[in-house]
Amino acid sequence: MLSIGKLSGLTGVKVPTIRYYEQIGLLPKPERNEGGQRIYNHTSRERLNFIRHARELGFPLDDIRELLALSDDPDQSCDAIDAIAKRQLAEVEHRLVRLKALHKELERMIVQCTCGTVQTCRVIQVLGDHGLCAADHQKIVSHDIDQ
Amino acid sequence: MLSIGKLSGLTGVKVPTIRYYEQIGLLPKPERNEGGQRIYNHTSRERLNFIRHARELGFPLDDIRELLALSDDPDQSCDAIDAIAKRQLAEVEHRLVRLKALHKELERMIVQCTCGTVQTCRVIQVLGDHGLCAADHQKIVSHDIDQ
DNA sequence: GCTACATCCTCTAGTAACTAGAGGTTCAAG
DNA sequence: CTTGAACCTCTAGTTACTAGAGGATGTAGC
Repeated sequence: MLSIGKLSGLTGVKVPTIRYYEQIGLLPKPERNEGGQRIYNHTSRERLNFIRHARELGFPLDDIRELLALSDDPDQSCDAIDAIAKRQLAEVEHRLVRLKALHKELERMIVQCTCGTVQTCRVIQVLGDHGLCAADHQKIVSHDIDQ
Repeated sequence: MLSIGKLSGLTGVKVPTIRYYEQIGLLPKPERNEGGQRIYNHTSRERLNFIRHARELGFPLDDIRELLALSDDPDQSCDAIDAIAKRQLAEVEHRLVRLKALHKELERMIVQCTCGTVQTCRVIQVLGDHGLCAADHQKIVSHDIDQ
């Protein structure tokens, strides 16, 4: 029998986030006490831990929703689960490649700057003229690198 | 003298995005023709190219706004510019570290799955019990890894 | 029993950087 | 002069939360 604050402390998920997960249907609506405050049990705690861990591994909430649904049916094949995990792995690998290219380019740009005036600043020059770049981030789109 | 569509084609920035940049004050309000449609010049094009390239390198719009302001003052020292670029580099490096840890953990989890039923699925087990993880992503918070 | 004060409640709005769509106007080619 | 592409404004949606207002409830000490 846990208050939302206790559950938060035990799982490391913030109180408003727990309420948010409930709101979007990721966590079932819990019991309430006479005063109308939420009370949780061990099952809620496990489910929330699962969600948190999956978030830590970068799974989007929609995938987590699906993973939770699949995990409720223990006799099914886990192919679908595997597919989601592999998709996430591919996504992470994709981001890694882009981020490495970015890193290289940023570093190159910064190293070349001799820190004089804005007029001769290599950073500004490179940002203004893509031709000064190494070619390897030509096709990066913002979606790949945000956050 | 470019229409918004032409400018979009030349810079690779989508039409609604150009309007959005204008709306948030990143691009100055352009001239209009008699019909009320935007017309751009070479300066707009350079500025938009700069923005695009900075976005490709992962700079947030607020930083780009600052970079643009700084680049308008060619005789100033470029220390401030350098600081922004280095901050961005640090950010990218930080994300790289997290993403690598994530990648390792995801891969480990997937490899261990023997693809039987949900009941024995390693993916579900690991997600449900953080103790089954290698320790190296313990303190990742979602902010580090989103997108 | 009473008083603080922490914790809880709901609701709305804000974040980043766009994207999508509705509903209407203007431009350019044939 | 028509037709269809391109343009216009405005609103709302995306992801995964976070912040804050304004008020109710729970709990510890006296």
